[in-house]
This record gives sequence, structure tokens and C-alpha cells, in this order.
Amino acid sequence: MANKVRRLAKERGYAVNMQASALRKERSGIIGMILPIYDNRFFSSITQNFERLAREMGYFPITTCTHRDPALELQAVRTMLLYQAEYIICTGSTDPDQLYDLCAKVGVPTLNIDLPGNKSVSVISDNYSGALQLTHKLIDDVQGTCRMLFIGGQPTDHNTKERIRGFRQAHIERGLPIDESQIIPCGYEAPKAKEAIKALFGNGFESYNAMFINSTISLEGVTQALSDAGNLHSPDMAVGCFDWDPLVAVLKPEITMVKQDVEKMLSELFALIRSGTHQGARIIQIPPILGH
Amino acid sequence: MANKVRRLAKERGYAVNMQASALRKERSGIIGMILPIYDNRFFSSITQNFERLAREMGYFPITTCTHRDPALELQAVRTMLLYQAEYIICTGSTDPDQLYDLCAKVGVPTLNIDLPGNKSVSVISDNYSGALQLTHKLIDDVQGTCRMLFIGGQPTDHNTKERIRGFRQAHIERGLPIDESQIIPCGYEAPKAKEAIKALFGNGFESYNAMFINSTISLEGVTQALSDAGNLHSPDMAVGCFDWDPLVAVLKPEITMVKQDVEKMLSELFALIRSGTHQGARIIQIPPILGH
DNA sequence: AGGCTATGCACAATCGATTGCGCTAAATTT
DNA sequence: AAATTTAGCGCAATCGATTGTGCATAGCCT
Repeated sequence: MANKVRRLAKERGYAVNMQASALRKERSGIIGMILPIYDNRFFSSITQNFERLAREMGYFPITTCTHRDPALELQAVRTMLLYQAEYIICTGSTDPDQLYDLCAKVGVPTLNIDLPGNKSVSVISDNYSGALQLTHKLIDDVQGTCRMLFIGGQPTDHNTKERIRGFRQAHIERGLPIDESQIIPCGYEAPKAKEAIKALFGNGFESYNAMFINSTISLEGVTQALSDAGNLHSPDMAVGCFDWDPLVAVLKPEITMVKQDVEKMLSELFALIRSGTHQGARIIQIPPILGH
Repeated sequence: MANKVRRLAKERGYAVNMQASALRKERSGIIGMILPIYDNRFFSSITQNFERLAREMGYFPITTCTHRDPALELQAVRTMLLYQAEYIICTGSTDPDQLYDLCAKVGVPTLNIDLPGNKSVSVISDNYSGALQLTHKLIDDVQGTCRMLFIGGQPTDHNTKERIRGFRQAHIERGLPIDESQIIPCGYEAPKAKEAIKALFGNGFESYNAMFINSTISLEGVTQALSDAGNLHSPDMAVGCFDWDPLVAVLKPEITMVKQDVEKMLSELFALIRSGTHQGARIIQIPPILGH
């Protein structure tokens, strides 16, 4: 009888009103994610995988970009909670612990991805090992003694700190000296990287023969600076980027890229949700892939 | 008194339950958008602008990617309707009219962007003029007589047809002959463009000195094919791309790109919503920008 | 002061789906 | 055949916010 009604309803195009259903069941079926921006291959790939996996679990995925702005992040999460989101995923968040507090108050679990927090589980890349490998690769690529610049990234964020640690460690392992002026975590945005490089022209830039660029966004700025200066091609410069973009990979194969394993990061995240083992702060590291 | 209660509620962290509010008000505040993929600068930029403008209007934006699959598009729109979305924006949809029908049944307006439909208002690029300009530019760039390949895109979709029309018209205006083998709308995906180019090797490819590539996704495939063949650099080949990517712009400035004016497209779309003049099928064309 | 309007506010009804109670009829047991 | 269990199903209550009705009090006018 119930099935008969269901069948007829379907035939005649009736469907449940999810607002009413959610209200009564106290389950919205919504899973929310915030992320810094969409307009970047790493984050857009995260979004795409998030949607796919959420839908496979029967959830309704909702994403919002918050431009690395702590106030916007809070605002966005608050709005998702108004819609009774059942989980909140914080991607590359500037302050995951604050978001945890907000959600914990109403009993909604948070999970971090890309940048870790101290209060809930975090799935991130193994930035240290990735940076260690990339730095070794660049040292190998250079003729003679390597002098490498590290550019881009937020000096306060965990990922950048870990990558700098890997960068340093590779230098130590190869017996290369390092001085502080080599490391310029000027922020992620392209204009900042551009300015930082321009400031080095005639001021030490010429002494470098390798660059460790902390993201494709920063790569954009660096390339603009070089292009403006006219010396777009310095074929003797070994260039590496801790990030991946398929167009860069095919157009500039000489740039070594580190591809974060987005698929594995997200399947790990959803495994935690599925198994209900997302409680308790800890960090799960996924090795990135040193690309061609 | 009412304000006193509101203030106290805010202070003590109470907030409305949007499910209940939506149920009673019969207004969810949700505006939904579907799009083919996130993982592309054009679409991710659309998403980002959509979110910004929706939020400015006080709506809660929801986006979902549907991989150019008509069944998935229907499914996604149906789900958004369950959540009582008030508007549905169809981006680059394979069958916008079918989606219109679905939404019209429950009184929800649809608006198209990127690819037009016949049943509701569509905001798209002026593909014909853009292609005309790009083709002229490439003919100018070539030494001697131009023989140009058109590659990528869906032969059935409006944008590709219009771009081919512009491509043809430019040839006519310059007195250049054209034959059908020059035009290969093999689909958007990179592997398809790659295969199409590979099939031309030793089979006519060598006679071309210009390429009109229909998207950055196809550009990826074309570049892979050239790279696999070892002749990555043919500096005498004039290359244009009807699409824009900032990394390509800085890394390969010799590639002429057409940047669709995403900001204007979306502000136009939201102007239609705001003014309530979104009824009635018509096409609004926004000129793209011929970049460096 | 009596009659009038204006204001404030409590209360019940409503949105649509879901839940569980309780009644009736059917099925099973002794 | 009577007693008991089981199944089927109608019905009222509920989720939380919002709406409009209606009553009571305050303020105003002659």
C-alpha cells in the first residue's frame, strides 16, 4: 500500500518538500564546505571531488568561497548552520579552531582539509616530504652550486612552515648554506609575488639559479615580474612549484610541479565521516606526487 | 520591544531555523546554479561571481556541477527544487529547455548563461564577433598565406556554431578559401582534441600555420599531442584560444586569447533578476575581450 | 468623563512531512 | 469457536517560524 502510494506520487510528479522534511526529521541532509577561492585548479578540484563523494553518500553538498577572510569564513559557516548543515568541511581555512567552536556549540562536527586545526581532525598534504623532494630535485637540476629562492605562501600557515622546513632540510642534507634572504613567504596572491620579485631585481635576484614557488598563484606573479622585465626565459633557472596545473604541465614541462593528491585527501575525509571516526583532533597526512 | 527581543536573541546566540522559516514563508532564499565543471578558469570564475552577487542580493547560493550530462543536469535541478530554490541558473547546459520545463511546472524561473535556450532569457558571449576578431588577428599574425585549423567544441552547441560562423566569415572577408577538413569540432575534452590532432600528423597537419582552439581544455589536448610528437615549439604557428587562463597568458603570451567577460555576464544576469525582467525568451550577448 | 482611535502584544493557525498512538480487521493459535 | 497476536492504516501531534486575529490598555478628542 505504502509502495503503491509512493509509485503513484512519483508518476504524477509529486516530490517531498525538503524544508518540511528537514524540519520534522531534524536532519537536513546538507553537508557544507568553505574554501578560499574556486578559481584555482587545486581548490576547484577539491570542490568537484567533494560534490561527487557527498552525493554518493546521499548528502546535498553546499560550497562557499571565503577569500581567506576570517570574518567571511565565520559568516559563511553561520549561514550554513542556519540551514542545519550536518557537517562543515573547512578547506584552507585561516582559523579552523574558531569555526570548530562555532559549530561545536550547536553540535555540528567540523573537519579540516588542506590546512590543519587543533580541535578537529585534519586531512592535509605531507608538505614537509613534498618540499624536501622538490628541493632535492631542483638542486639536482642546477649546474654547479645551487642558490635557490623560496617564494610565496603565508609565513603563518602550517603548510608554508612545513614546506620551508623541507626546503631547509634538503639544503642541510646537501651541505648547502642557507640565509634568511632566500626565503620570501610574501603571501599567496599573484601581485604580492610579483612585487617581491621586482624588489629583488638588481638587488640579488641575479645570483639565484633556482626557484621554489609555493603555489600556481604565486607562479603567476613571478612569471609576470620576469616577463615585465623582459627576461622571460632564463633557461638555466631551475623552477619548481608546490602546486599543480595541467596547462602549466603541458605548456612548461621544464617546471617541476608537486601535485597534491586531492582524490586521496577527499576519499580519506569521507571515510572518516562514513565510519564516524572524525572525533578527536589529529592530522592525517597524504603524500603529494612529484610530477614531471 | 520587538527590537529588544531581537537584540537579546542575537546576544545569546539564537538564530532562525531557515528550514522552518522557508516552510512557513514559502521562500527558501536559495538560488541554485548548475554548471558543467568547476575545474576550469571560465567556470570557476562564473561560480565565484555568482556567489558574490547572490549573497549581495541576500540569497543563499548553491552550485552543482553536472559534467555536461543531461541526466545529471535534470537530477541536480530536481534536487534543488526539493529544497525550494527560487531561481535556477543553467550554465553551459546541454538542454536548457528541458530544465525550463521542469522548473516551469513548479513555477520556478530559469535563466541561462553561456549556452542559450529557446524558452527563457540567456546571457551569453558574443561568440560570432569574438571568433571573427580572433580569426582576423591570427590571419594577420601569419607570414604569407594562412591555413588555419579550427579545433574543439561541440558541433551541436550554439557557441561552437557561432564561433565557426565567425571563423568562416573572417576567411571570406580576407578572400581565403576554406574547406571542411579545416574545421574539427571534436568535443571539448582534452583527450578528444589530442586524438584529433594526432590523427592529422603525417596526414595534413604540416600544411597548417595557424590554429583556432575552442577552449583551454582543448588547448591542453592539442599541446599534449604536439609535445608527445616532440615538436612542441613551432614558433611559426599562430595560435589562438577562445577562452582565457591567466597562467597561459603569462607563460605563453604568444597565444592570443579571447577572454569572456564573466563579470559583465553575471552582473547582467543579476540585473535581470533584480528588475524582474527575466521573463520571455531572448538572448543577451556580451562582447568578449580579445586579450594579449 | 465618556467615547473614540491607536498601539502593543498574546495566541491560535498555518506551512508539509514525519512520527507514534490507537483502533479495526485479519491472521494465527489453542 | 474463542482467544490472542499481528498487520494495516487513520489521525493527531510535532518540528520552528511566521501571520493575522482579537483583546486589552493607553492615548486622544470633544
